[in-house]
Amino acid sequence: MAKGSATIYDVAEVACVSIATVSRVLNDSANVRADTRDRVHAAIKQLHFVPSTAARSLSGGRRGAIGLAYPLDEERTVATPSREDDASVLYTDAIIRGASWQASQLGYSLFACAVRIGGNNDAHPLHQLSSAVDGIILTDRVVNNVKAMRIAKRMHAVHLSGSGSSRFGGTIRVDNSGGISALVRHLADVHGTRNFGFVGGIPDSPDATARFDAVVSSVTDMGGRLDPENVLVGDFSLARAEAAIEERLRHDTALPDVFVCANDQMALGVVRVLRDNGHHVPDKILVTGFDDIPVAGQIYPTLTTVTQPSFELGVAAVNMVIGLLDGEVAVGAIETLPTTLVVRGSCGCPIERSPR
Amino acid sequence: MAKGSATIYDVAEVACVSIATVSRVLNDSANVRADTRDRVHAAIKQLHFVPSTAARSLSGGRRGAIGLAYPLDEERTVATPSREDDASVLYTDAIIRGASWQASQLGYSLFACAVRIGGNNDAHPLHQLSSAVDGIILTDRVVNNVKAMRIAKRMHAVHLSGSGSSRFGGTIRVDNSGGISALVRHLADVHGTRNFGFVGGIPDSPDATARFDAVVSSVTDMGGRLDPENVLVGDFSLARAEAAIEERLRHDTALPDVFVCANDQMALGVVRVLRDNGHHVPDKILVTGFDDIPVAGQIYPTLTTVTQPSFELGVAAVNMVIGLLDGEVAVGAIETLPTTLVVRGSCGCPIERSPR
DNA sequence: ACCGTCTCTGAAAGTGCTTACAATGTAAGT
DNA sequence: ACTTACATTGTAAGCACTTTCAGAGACGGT
Repeated sequence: MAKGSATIYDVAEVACVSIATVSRVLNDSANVRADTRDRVHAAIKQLHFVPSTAARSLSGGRRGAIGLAYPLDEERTVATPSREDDASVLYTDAIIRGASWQASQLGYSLFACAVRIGGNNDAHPLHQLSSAVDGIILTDRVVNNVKAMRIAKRMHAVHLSGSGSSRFGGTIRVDNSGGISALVRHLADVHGTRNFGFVGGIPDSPDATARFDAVVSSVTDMGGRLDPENVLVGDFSLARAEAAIEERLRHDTALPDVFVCANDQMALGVVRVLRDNGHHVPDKILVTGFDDIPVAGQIYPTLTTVTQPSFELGVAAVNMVIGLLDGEVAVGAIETLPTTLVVRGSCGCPIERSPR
Repeated sequence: MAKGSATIYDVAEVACVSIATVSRVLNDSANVRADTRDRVHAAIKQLHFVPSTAARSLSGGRRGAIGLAYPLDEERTVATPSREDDASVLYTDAIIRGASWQASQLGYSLFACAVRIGGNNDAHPLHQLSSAVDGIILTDRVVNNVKAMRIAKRMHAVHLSGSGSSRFGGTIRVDNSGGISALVRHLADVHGTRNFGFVGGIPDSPDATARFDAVVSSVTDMGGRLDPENVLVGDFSLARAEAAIEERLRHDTALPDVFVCANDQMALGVVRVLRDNGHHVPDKILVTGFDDIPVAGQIYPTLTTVTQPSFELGVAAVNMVIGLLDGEVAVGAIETLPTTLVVRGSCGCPIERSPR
């Protein structure tokens, strides 16, 4: 805390009780006589006493706060909705909002902290954060950080991650697989697609791998093809996806019926490059995205994609951390949030309403 | 912290020194022999030792973290860029990004915490936050919170606020006045405007009052009129602004030449209502906004407005808190960040490029 | 060889809180 | 009146660090 704020001793003195009793009142433990409690409360109010979180947490009590670590963008990135690349920023912000909101509902505070993840630096902020809170939420890419794992092992943590699970805490994930399989089924059933292509995301992102795996199994299940030459490697960025598809076009082997992309930004790039090369979407080839970023419904063709419940992800994560804390949720728990298929123009479905 | 992590005692034992020496190494104080330091560092690495922030802060050391409190939206608000009302959300997020980024650059962690502000609740999160950090940044509306002020009095704090200043810490503000006066001057010089109107924001927002004051003085300075009947009361929301302008239109007194609005959302509402009632913007009457939200350049008519450097606001705030901490910035310091006039169509200037 | 001066290191006293354990007071049972 | 059980309160020992103060070597000067 800071300068000369009142301590538990001051309160005890004013209320004419011992510090132990003040502490009991603070943690509203039972077994404090009503009038004593009142006296203590009066003293607390009079002195504007606020218990020191530091001291409280040192002595093993709860801090009443939970942390949320998300990756820090190295560049000075701000969510400018007009820029497609900002989608992930918006996504993270939405999770934070959800978590803050739910934490507040439950009487907890939520500290959101950006963590620089690449490389071997000491993950300093993660330590800071973890020692200031009762439990911690790690978003997708933070999960793969070694230091993060060490911390997760030591305290209640929930991972927001597309795949895998934690033996040390809980995991919340979105149903990447369900979304993808609904998408693949739609393509197959409605548009008769058999020959699939895929544009993947950063390999170290659990979401990226989960989506790839889902495409593989969905396509296999329905007896379709996913030829290796049509599996492109992206990094979730528009630019990288454009490069990948351009590279692919250089080989004049037949293109697949559809390119399923691991996110919307990449889908935008793929659509653009395909069209520039005479492959009109959706007339000649189909393209789908994932995430349903704001512009997805505003471009031509409108993008068929899958929505994630980002706000709810934050809410669920907070619920799980607190559940873990209270022992009501078992370690290793996994919760999957549903995704929703959003059918629009880029898969060949008729476009209902033109973008404004 | 958590379960059985290593303590300073463990390190001391492994390194065969006293805990005092370990502490010295940790805070890289001078006067530790090189080989001793190395031994301690080795032990630290070996044990994966991380000093407990709680203990460290209890005993008066720095926590290496700074806090940022922003208002919690009561509703489940997420920044959906398509919704104009989300602008303030985006704005806050941009500040947080800036602050996180700068904190990281300077080796600090930034904890962002949403605080429910209305009413008499105990501002619990603010206490949590303040005792977990070395200094704190309070955004606009949080500043007016009584509890927030109490905390600000007790620790290094910087206020992000349009007006006023803190006797207890630093203040960073954007140049509302400069932006407004550039705007008024433009209207007067280029468009010959003399008769002004104004649509204000929430009275308890320092930014809102600063903008109003600026309009009053700018208009007075250039010898224009600002009749009381043309000063409307809004609350920064589109809906409220529409109601206010509708109410105004019921009186059939002559409208002003322009309605300067305290933010963009309100300007959008005002434009809409005016047009629906046959007052075409900018042919019959002009309208201007403030903030330059994303859609401002995408609607018809494109909105003339003023940009705030939100990311830089976060950066500056962090710099100031740390300056305060290091004693390099004097208490009571004020820094003003520039705003920029963005001239577009709604003030009657020719629209260069049509919205996409 | 002796003294003064540094440099390095350790012992110990906080820092504000929680909690196990002990002590007191109170009410009920005999 | 005297236990006995129980509700309430106090005492004191941590919790993991920082920091002051003092002691112990080391080293050059005489």
